[in-house]
Amino acid sequence: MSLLKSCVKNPAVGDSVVYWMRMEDLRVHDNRALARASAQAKKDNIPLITLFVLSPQDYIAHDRSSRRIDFTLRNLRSIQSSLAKLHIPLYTTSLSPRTAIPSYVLSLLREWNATRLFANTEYEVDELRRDIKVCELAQKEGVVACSFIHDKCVIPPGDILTKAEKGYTVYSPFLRSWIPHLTPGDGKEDPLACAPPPAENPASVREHPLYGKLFDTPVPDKVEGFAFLDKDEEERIRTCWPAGEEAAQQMLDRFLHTMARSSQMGAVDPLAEDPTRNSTKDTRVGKYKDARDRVDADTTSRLSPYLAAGVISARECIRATMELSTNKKQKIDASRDTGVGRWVQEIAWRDFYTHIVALFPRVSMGRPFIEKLADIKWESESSEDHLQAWKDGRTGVPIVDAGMRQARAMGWMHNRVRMTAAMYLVKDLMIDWRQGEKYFMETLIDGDLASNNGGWQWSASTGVDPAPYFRIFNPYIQSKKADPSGEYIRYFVPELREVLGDEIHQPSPALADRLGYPRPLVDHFEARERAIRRYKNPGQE
DNA sequence: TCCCGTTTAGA
DNA sequence: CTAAACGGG
Repeated sequence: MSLLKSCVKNPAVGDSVVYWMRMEDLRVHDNRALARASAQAKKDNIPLITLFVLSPQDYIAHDRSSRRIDFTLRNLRSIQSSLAKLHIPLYTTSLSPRTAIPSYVLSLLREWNATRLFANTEYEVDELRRDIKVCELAQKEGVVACSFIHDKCVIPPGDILTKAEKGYTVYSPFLRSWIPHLTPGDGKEDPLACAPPPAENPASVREHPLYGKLFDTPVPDKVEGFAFLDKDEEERIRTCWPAGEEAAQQMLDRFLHTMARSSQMGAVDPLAEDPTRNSTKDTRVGKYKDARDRVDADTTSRLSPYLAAGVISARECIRATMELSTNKKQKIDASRDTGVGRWVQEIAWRDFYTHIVALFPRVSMGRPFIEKLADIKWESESSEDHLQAWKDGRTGVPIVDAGMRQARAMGWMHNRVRMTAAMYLVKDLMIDWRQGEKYFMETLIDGDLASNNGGWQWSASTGVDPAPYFRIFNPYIQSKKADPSGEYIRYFVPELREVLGDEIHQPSPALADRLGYPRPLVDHFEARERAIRRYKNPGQE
């Protein structure tokens, strides 16, 4: 798979090498394009310059959340200071319209007299088009060589194909093929190898007439149109999700080496705890197999925001996991149904969905993977009200409402609740899954096109390897399994704080009325029948 | 990465 | 009586 090729061979050595950082690779450690750019700069004995171009128009077009934009800026600040220690400037600027970006980047390269550009590939359609344009322009000028490098996935799109050389569209054979790729073949490079850290620029670059002033450009405080609602929201989100590679490493460490707290309380400050180290299998990852579906305890990795923004690499996650096996005889087996196995398989899901977007781009252009399901009849009557109620967490189904309120409060949801809330929107309320996909992107801090689209198309039964249309979640059963203590619901739905016991999962209308909690928008069993009927005959009532 | 009604096995 | 097993959606 090489949509993007190096466009100019062996350009003359210029005065600098440029690494162009994007929203999905916000790190210094284990960053392939950065490492390659640095190696080239070292070889040519010229300085390395790094660049980030904010693109508000893209953020609007892609439904980026203010949380994600703020997270990007905070991480950029952290990166700027890490790079400054190596005398490497990070020049951050903002540009619209987005169509102007390719020529603008070329003009910067000209200004900096750079003849080589390195970047990690983004697989979304608009981003690929942008990069192709950059290549075309570079080719026309004939002085700049562009290198776009696979870095997002553990195993790059195109490397995992069926015998017929097609992309896998079912997860389990994909996984079977993915796992062996983790171990290096004979004489081959280790796919999990850590990219070398960038080398220092000579300190003199700070005095350079062109590059010196780049150190003085601060990362902007905000992007127009992506402000937090208020100070309170800003502080809450920033406490939940501290920026920087160190925070990401700590989050991984917390998951692999520390014990889970049994309570949801304090969950909005994940790093605040005393990390109780444990040498046994009582770690979060060790208990992941059984505990992962519990939402009333802090049992998951919570790495999704860091992975989505590339603050930590997926490779690093796998590497650190493999190192858990102290005796080399007992290697980590990623295919096992164990805590560690399931965790590695979650990273494989991330690769899977990214490969799908790269190989079948139409899924991300508003099309269902299963085309005949494009004709499903969605509710139009009262759907505006229902959609708003779903977003606000007042559907009258406690587990769904708790999840939706968690999304608003933290910019993050437990995956089990994502599936439950998504399935409820699509199958119970019968609202177009693209509406839900959009809202998740607008609200969550970990919004990633591939994973989000993959998850929604799974719930809507329209995707690759989807939930069969008749396998509709019963939200009340999901609630009892995921939140047996009821603590999660009580935490995020204060109206129900006094309700103890199983009634919290499905309060009677009388109790709901008394507590000022909404009654269910629809009857689950009727809605279920309706969904099955419509899915059976797409295009009909 | 299921739900549900029904049947069947076993205490 | 309860839990597992089963088949259809």
